[in-house]
Amino acid sequence: MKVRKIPLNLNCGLDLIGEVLYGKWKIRLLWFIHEGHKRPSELHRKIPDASRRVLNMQLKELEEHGLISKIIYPVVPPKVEYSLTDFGKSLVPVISALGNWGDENQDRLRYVIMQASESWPAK
Amino acid sequence: MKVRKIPLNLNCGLDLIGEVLYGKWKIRLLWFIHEGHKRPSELHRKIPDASRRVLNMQLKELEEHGLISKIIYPVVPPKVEYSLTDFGKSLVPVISALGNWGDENQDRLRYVIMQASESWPAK
DNA sequence: TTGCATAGGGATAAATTTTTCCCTATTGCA
DNA sequence: TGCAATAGGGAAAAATTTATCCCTATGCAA
Repeated sequence: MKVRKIPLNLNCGLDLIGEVLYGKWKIRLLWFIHEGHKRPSELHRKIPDASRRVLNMQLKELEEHGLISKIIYPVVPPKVEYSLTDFGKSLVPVISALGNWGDENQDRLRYVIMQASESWPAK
Repeated sequence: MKVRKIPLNLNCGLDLIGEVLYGKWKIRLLWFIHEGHKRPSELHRKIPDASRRVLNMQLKELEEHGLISKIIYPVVPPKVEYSLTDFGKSLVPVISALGNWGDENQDRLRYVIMQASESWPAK
């Protein structure tokens, strides 16, 4: 059972958005859903480095937080589609801002990230 | 020694920005430094829920990633001041966008976060 | 002399997140 | 029959992050 021993910080807007976006794959899930990749298997193919399990868990949290909605089609084999709620859509410009900054500074970011990880002694 | 067993994902802008901003207190550190709280002790007072230790570690990473710079004054008691580099300053509008969305949706966010945590069974 | 403020790091413990492995079920295809 | 695709969850291990505790050092004030 998931019980939090360290209380959440919910003081300001940054804390609050952190709470719903903090998760290794959440922002990318939102982005790919925004781009029209709706089915879990599609999302998994777009994000092959994540385990199926954690994608399911993060999708569930995004749904509980009202950012995405889920439609289950009663067919076999199962078919599920996610889409952004209006609330989730209101986040799209914010995610764009993040992604654009990352794209614009991509060379520099790659460099500093590599540089920093060299100081992690090997083995 | 910090050795990563799961490789980083550095495919797109979102991955890259995630790598430098992912850390429980990093965004808030950047924000408070941007607001002029420069000394480690001030930052710790602004973020009392974080341990001193982890603030130091995250400040160090922000510095290694070139987002902040550090000046050590050779005085006793020690004095250290952080400030945003130009690279870090270029992130300010992005962090604003995050914080503003959080502020604008603060009531709703508080509600959904509480709602979701109720489904974590007690005990 | 004791205590506080300053800054920071090592070692270890705890908490949290993510991965891995294995299971359910059904239809269609070779 | 055996395997793939579909969606998803339990249990446990592994990885990672964060917290806790204790230590260094100096000058100032009560």
